Amino acid sequence: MEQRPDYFVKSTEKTLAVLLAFNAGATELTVSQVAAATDQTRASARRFLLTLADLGYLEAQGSTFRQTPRVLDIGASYLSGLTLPQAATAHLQSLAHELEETSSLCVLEGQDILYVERVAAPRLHLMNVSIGNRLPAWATSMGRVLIAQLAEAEQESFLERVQLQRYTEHTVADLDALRRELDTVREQGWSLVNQELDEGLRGLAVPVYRKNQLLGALNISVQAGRNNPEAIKQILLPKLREAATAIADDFGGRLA
Amino acid sequence: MEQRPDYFVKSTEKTLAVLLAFNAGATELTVSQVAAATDQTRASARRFLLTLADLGYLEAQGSTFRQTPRVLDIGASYLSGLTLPQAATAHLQSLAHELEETSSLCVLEGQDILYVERVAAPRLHLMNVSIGNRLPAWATSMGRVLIAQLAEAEQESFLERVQLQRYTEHTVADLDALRRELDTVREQGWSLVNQELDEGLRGLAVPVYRKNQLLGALNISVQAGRNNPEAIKQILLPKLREAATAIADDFGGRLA
DNA sequence: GAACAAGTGTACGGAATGCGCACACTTAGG
DNA sequence: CCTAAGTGTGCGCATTCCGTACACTTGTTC
Repeated sequence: MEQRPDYFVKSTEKTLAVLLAFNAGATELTVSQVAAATDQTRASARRFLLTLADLGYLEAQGSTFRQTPRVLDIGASYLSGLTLPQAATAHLQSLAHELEETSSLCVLEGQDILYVERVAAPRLHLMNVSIGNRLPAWATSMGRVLIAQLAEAEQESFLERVQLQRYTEHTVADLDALRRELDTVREQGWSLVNQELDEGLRGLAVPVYRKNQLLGALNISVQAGRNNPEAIKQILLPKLREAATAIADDFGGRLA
Repeated sequence: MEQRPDYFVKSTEKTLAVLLAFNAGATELTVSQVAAATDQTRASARRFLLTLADLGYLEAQGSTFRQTPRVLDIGASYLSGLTLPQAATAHLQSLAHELEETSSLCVLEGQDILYVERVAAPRLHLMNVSIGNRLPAWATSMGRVLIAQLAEAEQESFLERVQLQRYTEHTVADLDALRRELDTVREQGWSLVNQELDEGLRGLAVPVYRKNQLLGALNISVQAGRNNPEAIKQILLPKLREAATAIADDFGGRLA
């Protein structure tokens, strides 16, 4: 039996569980669905749902609940504080505009990469991710950059828990091959992932460093049809590195 | 004494209050600061902070706490569900790229407009707002469009509570003048706000309608130096209206 | 249309959870 | 050295939240 510290407020955990229940697919949920998803009794789930509705984070629509825009308030300060995404926005914009490709900034959160800022190129994009979304780190260029920079013990612990999966025929879904790839990434300081998560999409990523601290990873995502890997390295990599340095400098400056 | 319904879970309210405390300026807060901001005892605030840290939404840094990227999870489903921002993204991109100006989508939340999607033009922008941010509705083009479309009783209730304030010398900080302006906005179906919130910035907004339902407001923000009001109306307004219709259609289609 | 299943809202007694006082300790400043 | 303002921790008690139980609505099956 897992033991919680004695300061632990269980209602907090349940509150968050209820809010997160809306992340799994459906945007509208009934009391029973939430109860099942969060492993509570119906009566309990109902209390939290009604409370959150009273507070304005959910709205009741007949017998279903949905999130209101107010839920964005909760994360707003992370995005608009003097933090990383703020420092990165302008540089992502330049990249996206100059290269006409989508550019993103991610951090590592558990086994996933988490998008904290993203500027999309004005063409239809295959992957429709937005800020706050997650993707499995091991299968993405940004993820590999971030994992490769972890301390050995942490990287090992990551790899022990990783759930490999074959998304496309290009996916490197073998643990040993992934280890070798990570070694390469660490040595060369960048990662190119070729259609491993989504057919037709290549991603190039570099780490964003400030002094010795790893802040996140910067990425450009291009359609496979239009660019061959060699051209990507030649043209995009220098731009990406330049932007990464600029972001780190901006971020550092804001701390002062 | 305000009376809560008997289903009300107080810990939920406190949990959210603690998370929102980080929205007010500082990104790092101590136990005492949070206690003061949320009107709790220190012991209580500490319980919630430690619990949220255990759950991974905050991280302790010495004796201060800060938000982790994980807080973005809470609102992620609102942004990436089959909802309005999703439908709008592609259209905002086209607008921003074609016109080389920043384009945004907002909804009304209480007295504020809340940014739910935004595509920035690749030039430095005066206002650095990001998704989830709020601005006072009455002083913005999007806000005025949204207020103008409210039912009479709601609009009246809004205006009763509004706190006017002079931001620049152009600000219309007079209630009667604002009322007249809202009437004009409702009749003409768009709003042009000229440097009322920020010197040097003009905003043009139109409502996004789906059948008879008001979904939000769409905006283009331009630098005052580069565009005169007449040119904005002639060139930008048609594009904006077109995009608004397209977004509404897209949004409707997704509901089916 | 009776019988049933699966959803909904509501009530209430009692356990246990979270409350906040109180104390001990650290740091900084006069 | 003493105060002031912060920090962490323990603990008894009141409150809060739990979950069972029941009544009701809805839609399906036979």
